[in-house]
Amino acid sequence: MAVRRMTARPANAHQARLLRLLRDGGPNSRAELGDRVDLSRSKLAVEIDRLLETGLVVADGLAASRGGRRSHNVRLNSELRFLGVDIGATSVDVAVTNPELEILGHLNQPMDVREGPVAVFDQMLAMVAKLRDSGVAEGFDGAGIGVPGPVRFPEGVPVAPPIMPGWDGFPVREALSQELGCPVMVDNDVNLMAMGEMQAGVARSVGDFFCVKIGTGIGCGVVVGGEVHRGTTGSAGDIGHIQVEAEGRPCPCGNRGCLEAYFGGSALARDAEAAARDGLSAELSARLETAGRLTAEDVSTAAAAGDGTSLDLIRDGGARVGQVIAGLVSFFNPGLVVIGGGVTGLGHTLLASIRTQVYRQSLPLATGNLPIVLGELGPAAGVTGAARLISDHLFSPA
Amino acid sequence: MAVRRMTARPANAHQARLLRLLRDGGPNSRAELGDRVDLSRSKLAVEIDRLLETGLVVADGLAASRGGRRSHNVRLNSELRFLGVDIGATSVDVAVTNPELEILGHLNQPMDVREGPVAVFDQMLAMVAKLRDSGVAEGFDGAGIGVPGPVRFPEGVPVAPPIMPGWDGFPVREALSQELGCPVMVDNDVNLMAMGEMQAGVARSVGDFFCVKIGTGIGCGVVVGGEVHRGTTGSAGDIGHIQVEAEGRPCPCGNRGCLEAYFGGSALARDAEAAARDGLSAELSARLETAGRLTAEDVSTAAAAGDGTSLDLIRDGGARVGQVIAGLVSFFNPGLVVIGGGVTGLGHTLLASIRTQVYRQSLPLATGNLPIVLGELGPAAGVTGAARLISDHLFSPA
DNA sequence: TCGACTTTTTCCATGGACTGGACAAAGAGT
DNA sequence: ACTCTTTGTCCAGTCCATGGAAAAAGTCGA
Repeated sequence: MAVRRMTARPANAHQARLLRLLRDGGPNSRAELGDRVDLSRSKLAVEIDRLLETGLVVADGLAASRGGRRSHNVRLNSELRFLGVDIGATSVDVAVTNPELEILGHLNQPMDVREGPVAVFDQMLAMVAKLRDSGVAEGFDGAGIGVPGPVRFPEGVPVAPPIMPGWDGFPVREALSQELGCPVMVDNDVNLMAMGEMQAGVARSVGDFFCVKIGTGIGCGVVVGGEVHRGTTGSAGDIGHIQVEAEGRPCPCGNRGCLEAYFGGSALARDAEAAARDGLSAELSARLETAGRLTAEDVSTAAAAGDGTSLDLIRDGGARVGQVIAGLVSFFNPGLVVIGGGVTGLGHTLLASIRTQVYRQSLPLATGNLPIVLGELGPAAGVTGAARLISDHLFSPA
Repeated sequence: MAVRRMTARPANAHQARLLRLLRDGGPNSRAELGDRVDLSRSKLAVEIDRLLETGLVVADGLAASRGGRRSHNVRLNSELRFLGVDIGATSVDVAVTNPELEILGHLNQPMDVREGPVAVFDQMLAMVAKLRDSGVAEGFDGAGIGVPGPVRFPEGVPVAPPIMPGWDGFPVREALSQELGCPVMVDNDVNLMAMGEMQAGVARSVGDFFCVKIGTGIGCGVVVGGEVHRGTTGSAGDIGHIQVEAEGRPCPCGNRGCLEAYFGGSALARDAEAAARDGLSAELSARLETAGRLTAEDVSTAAAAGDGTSLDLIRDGGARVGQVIAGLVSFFNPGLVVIGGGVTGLGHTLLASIRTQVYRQSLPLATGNLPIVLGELGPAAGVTGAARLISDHLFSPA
């Protein structure tokens, strides 16, 4: 049986504000809401009644008394469903959330973006169908999707993506919206990770921060005043090709000495294989022997087992990343730096190395109170951010 | 005779909007204003009448007919005066502007910030008195002031300024406000330069850009969505101590390889003196002989005269700055980069060197349409920005 | 069980914000 | 003199929003 999807949108800024409060704060009484939005109780009641009429919000019984009349709680209609898709360089994540953006179902599959949008869409839609069949959703009120490259945000179209050439100009937003029959928003995967950590992770209630994602490549989500900064052409945060060594290693991008030539999933795997072949690490050599090739994960487990070469690789990489972050911290003076992405499995060795470098190189005033932490959402960050992206869009005045 | 200063402030957002429009667009008819603010003509008339009552706005005769009834122009009260002060490391600028932020009088004097706030204030107030005596103003409706270091913006107090130790915690805002009897806002000098170029220079109508100021040191004003980004502790834009060389030259800050160890007024003068002593340039040696020491200006004039060593110094420095800017461009993806400050006398040699480096190192998507230009306001940028700072403050809802 | 007190919600009169339309004023063009 | 255009003013009506009064629904102690 088909559920009627919500098509209503908040009619004004007050309603939008209320919807977001309900999303982020869970069920709430009218009185509590009144304290948070600057509105008289009368006006508040009117707006809530209107939201109830639209079906976006439903009554949620009576709260426990706090010494007086019990309050009538309201909450977002729990039938609302958002879809979050996170397309990485080598895998896809698909998740379904409730209106509070909590994940109800989550699938992850390996994939290669370079196979192009059509193949990837097929795979992704199959994953969506599987989630649907599992019963967590019958349809979607909105979907957010992240792709590993710059996006022309208003149109929802990838633009000149270096690692996914076939996607240039592919109308992701349009295509997915057609397929799902609901509103869709598209963004860079790194920006979505930042939004995810802001929604439900370490960056809650931080206005200015950035979020460095170290996966196959290296990117950075920039948040200013609670809003993602996308830049003039949508390429803000593209820090993977900042130069860290004057006449350094050649990089696929054509330059020399780029950060990504020294660290990130690709560089780490390549360096580990070289070390294994040079016989620097018995541990790595053995793994290379059996698997035929090495990945960042191999380095991670070897390091955890105490392999010195692997630890050195991580420390060196961390120092390179730290060097870049140190510069950005001086420039941007954030209140928090989040490190996330696939290689967070490298954990505290990496983090320590980054911290050392940043605290040594940046100005005391900028680092004095600057936490540098790992993201706490892991693979859920991207899809959570995707859900937040579309819900922010839908929960804004029509 | 004392003029009664304006104490009125806009009562609501509409009035604030109108005041800013009048400031930036000059005299205007009601009809034109109506097209730019989204208000009915009735409501507009009411708000303008109220502004007329406050005295902030005055009638300005009739405009020429455009085929119908002539419009009644209004403009800001031309008796309004703003004071802009720009305290640099080695000089002070003081200027008076009309309500449209055009400079009516401007003084510049050499000075050493390290003499401390009391001495500098004395000198500055004497300059203000001189301007007053010259008849451009009898009093001020507001003042903006820039200092060469980080500022705790809400309080208007310098915080941990490296090059002006005696100023730490000195209540600049409070003190100047007391002295002048008008509202005062304080900011970093680099931020003010950015605001100046945004108000009346190359950055008009650009939302996201940054403004690199190369004076004694090197700093950077960061503008996001038309607003200056000051960072969590007010130190955003402090790029002078970003590392450009791994185990590079020692820097007074304690680290090695900082940008300021390679370029900026101080470094350039030092390098020029070394070159002169080593006999690399007859031109510079001669100047050193006569003056006893060299400044960035000497290098500038020598370069203009074709001195190869000086040109090399500028080119090398530009490459260093360009290297840092390239990284920041990748990170921030601005729509414009402005180069300003004392050493802009180095002109197009410097600019060309910076451009080469940035266009080579940053991603094509970020640089594809990125102008890198010299500021067009020169020494007026800082004081114009200071005037804009206070007028933005005064022209916002009470 | 009965007041006294709290807290929440609803109701209502009032005032202000804002709009759109009618109308007047002032000019251009014919 | 007439029409057309542009601008400014007036006004009635609508919607927004507030603050206070009153009602509803509860706790708690006597």
